[in-house]
Amino acid sequence: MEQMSRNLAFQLKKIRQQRHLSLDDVAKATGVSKAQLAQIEKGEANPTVSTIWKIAAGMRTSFSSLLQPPTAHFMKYSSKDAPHVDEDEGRYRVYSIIPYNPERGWELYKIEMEPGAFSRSEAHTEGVEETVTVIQGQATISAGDMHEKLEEGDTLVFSGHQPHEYKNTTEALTILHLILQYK
Amino acid sequence: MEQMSRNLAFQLKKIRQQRHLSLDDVAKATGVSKAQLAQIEKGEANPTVSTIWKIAAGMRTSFSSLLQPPTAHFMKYSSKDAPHVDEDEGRYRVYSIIPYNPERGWELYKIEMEPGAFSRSEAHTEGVEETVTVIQGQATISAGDMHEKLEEGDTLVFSGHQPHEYKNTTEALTILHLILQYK
DNA sequence: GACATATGTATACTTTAATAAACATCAAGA
DNA sequence: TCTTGATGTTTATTAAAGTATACATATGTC
Repeated sequence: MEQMSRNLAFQLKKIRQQRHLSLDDVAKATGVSKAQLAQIEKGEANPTVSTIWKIAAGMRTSFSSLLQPPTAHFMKYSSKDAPHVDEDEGRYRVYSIIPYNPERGWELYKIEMEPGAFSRSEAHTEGVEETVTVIQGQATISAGDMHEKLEEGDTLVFSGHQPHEYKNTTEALTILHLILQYK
Repeated sequence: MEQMSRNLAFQLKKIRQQRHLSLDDVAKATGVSKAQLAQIEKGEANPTVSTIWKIAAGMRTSFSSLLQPPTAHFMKYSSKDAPHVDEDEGRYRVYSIIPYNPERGWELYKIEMEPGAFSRSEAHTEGVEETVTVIQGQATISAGDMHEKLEEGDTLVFSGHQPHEYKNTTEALTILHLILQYK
């Protein structure tokens, strides 16, 4: 969540500096206390919608532009501390590489399947799209009444609003990358 | 501000009902308490960004889509209780018809000018556009070194980042509509 | 009809967002 | 050098967001 506070911090500071305003000026224009504004600009606050609203109104800017992320990113996710879940008695392992983020709209998993490992998923909510890439080994994937056997380097895209299965029919470890895209 | 709470209320309820989830389900998926969710759906809450973030993440939707307004509006602003400010010893009166709203990005004023009334504005911040329409009477408007005499029904558009003047050079009351557009 | 389960509502409590006022810092200007 | 004023920071207090629990109301099911 602190992502959003950072955005707000960045955007507010930017506006304030562009217009050569002091914290007192902004406080007077928005009705938000100076102390709170300082906290917000430092990204150390968790403001309510009404506070953000007051800032947007006072600064004559839009609500959403205040929450816009700054242009550049440079963010590392280490697979070391990626949380994971096991299925099929530990032979099917799912690692969360990039967790879901409301700004991004998708999440990335790494899946390890021991020989013969198997996993079945019920239909997700409407509008979910799965993109599977075989990093290593081979996998057989079914969705609804469609089936496909994928080899290393293959990618399959299908909508997740139907029951689907992942299976490793080979004798070696298979590794997949799975992107779940929402809405 | 309650505009925003209404949006959130509407969108959350919509998502929850579309997916056939109970408040308990959403509470478990998002980590936000059931009581708070109920309040939010009724539009009686003023949540923090972290709460909205948790809802967005748990529901696998975007932050902004949760704050999107529903399609239809039907809202009356009465000119009776419009606040107003006087200039030029009360001969130049500004009525706020539609106050600024961060979702909309502009505001609407009605201006009444007695004969000979006059008003000068300093340059606003970059990116402000003024649209003046003469409802009744005549007005002379200057912006920077440009001048224009407007009659009933005329409209003038100019950027407000330069000093500008409004003047009623006639012997009758002049009424203007002024739209201030930001950014 | 009585029991069980699920769902939304109301209440008491804890945590924290937001305010107001005092404080520190610094740059003119006399 | 000593004010004075402007700006951002810290601190104490208040107001309210958020939680957890208990309560009310349905909707089956035996």
